[in-house]
Amino acid sequence: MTSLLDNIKDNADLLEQMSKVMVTKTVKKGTLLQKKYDENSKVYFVKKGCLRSYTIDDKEKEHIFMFAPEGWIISDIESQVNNAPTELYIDAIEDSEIEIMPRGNADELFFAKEMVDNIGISRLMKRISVLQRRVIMLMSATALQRYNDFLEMYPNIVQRVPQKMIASYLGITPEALSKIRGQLAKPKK
Amino acid sequence: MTSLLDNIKDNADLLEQMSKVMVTKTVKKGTLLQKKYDENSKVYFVKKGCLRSYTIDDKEKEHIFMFAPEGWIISDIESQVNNAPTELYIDAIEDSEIEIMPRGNADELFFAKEMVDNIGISRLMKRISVLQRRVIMLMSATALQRYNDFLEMYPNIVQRVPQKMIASYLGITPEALSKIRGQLAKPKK
DNA sequence: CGAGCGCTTGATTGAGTTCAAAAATCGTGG
DNA sequence: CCACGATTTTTGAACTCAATCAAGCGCTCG
Repeated sequence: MTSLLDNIKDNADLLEQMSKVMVTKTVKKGTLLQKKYDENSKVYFVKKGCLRSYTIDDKEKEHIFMFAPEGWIISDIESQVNNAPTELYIDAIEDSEIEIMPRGNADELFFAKEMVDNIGISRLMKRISVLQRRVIMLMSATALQRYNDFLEMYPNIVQRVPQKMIASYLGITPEALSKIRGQLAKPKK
Repeated sequence: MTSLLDNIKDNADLLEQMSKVMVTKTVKKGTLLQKKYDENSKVYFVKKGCLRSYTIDDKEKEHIFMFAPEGWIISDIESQVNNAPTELYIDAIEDSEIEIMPRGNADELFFAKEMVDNIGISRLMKRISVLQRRVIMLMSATALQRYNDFLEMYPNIVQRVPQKMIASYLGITPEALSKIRGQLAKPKK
């Protein structure tokens, strides 16, 4: 898929409407797209590259909520649902090409029936299923188990992303992840 | 809302179809509705009482994934999405009255357009937003912070549910929760 | 080529677990 | 309605996994 609009190419009306509000943008690695407390929470579709969303806690520590490589949609759904200021930071961790859908339009158009029928429901349900698994993991699994699970689920992301970000996604420190990998490397003796 | 079908009462066709497959049931506290590896994952709407879903890890420890009091829908979405055996146990923690929608029907009917338009999308998005918050909490907050967050989010559930289950939801041991509450009770000195 | 960032490694600390046992509460039958 | 056994909650001590703090190595990119 090269554009989010591919999903609705058989609906000329909606397609035209959407095209009007959708912005395609090329951003360099490190570009901050949205930060906490922003009022205008947006929806981002990644055509190329990789984005991430994350929080920063009171100790200035980052916690990565999700990675979004090609073909993924990323946004702060909590703020969309509650029509509230953003909780999440979103930035590019690679040079990326993205489609941006402004809030408001997201409400009215993105979740328009046709859009939803084509991409909404199944994406939303997949998202829930991923989150379900993640919550269970965070509650019941050790750091090692979570790392192995991540390797299985996202083998392609592992190589693209610095270790400290994977640690951040797993909910552990970079040091802890380094030690785990150290163990895995030499299980001999 | 007294029935899930209230959502589609203006669509006679769908309503009739749904009524045919939907089963209303009264279950006693403690009744197990679905266990891990069950093939026929179902969707439950709670009319009265309270259900919960949970996993049991390799150390026989329960981890509560969610509580579902009156008006809530509970199911193992991961298994629904992937058409896979159940991951979650679901049981009644109070005497309850529920509506059960069999799998398959859930795929075809519950997520039929009309149903979705009325209840699906917004419920799914709310669910995601709750999970988003939960993941962030599990990654960045201490047990105390998570407990306070739970008190705010679900003040009505707290009194209905034994402490050990709240501990299980928070991802800590009953002992730890007891100690936290001990601290909160006497911040005097 | 140097400065800074990312990764590793080690020593110390701490939040929460585990284990155990007592105190409080619940629920069920007489 | 009370009593008694079972379950839940509390409390305490010892332990553990991962966090924190600190120091050193190796890149890379500016």
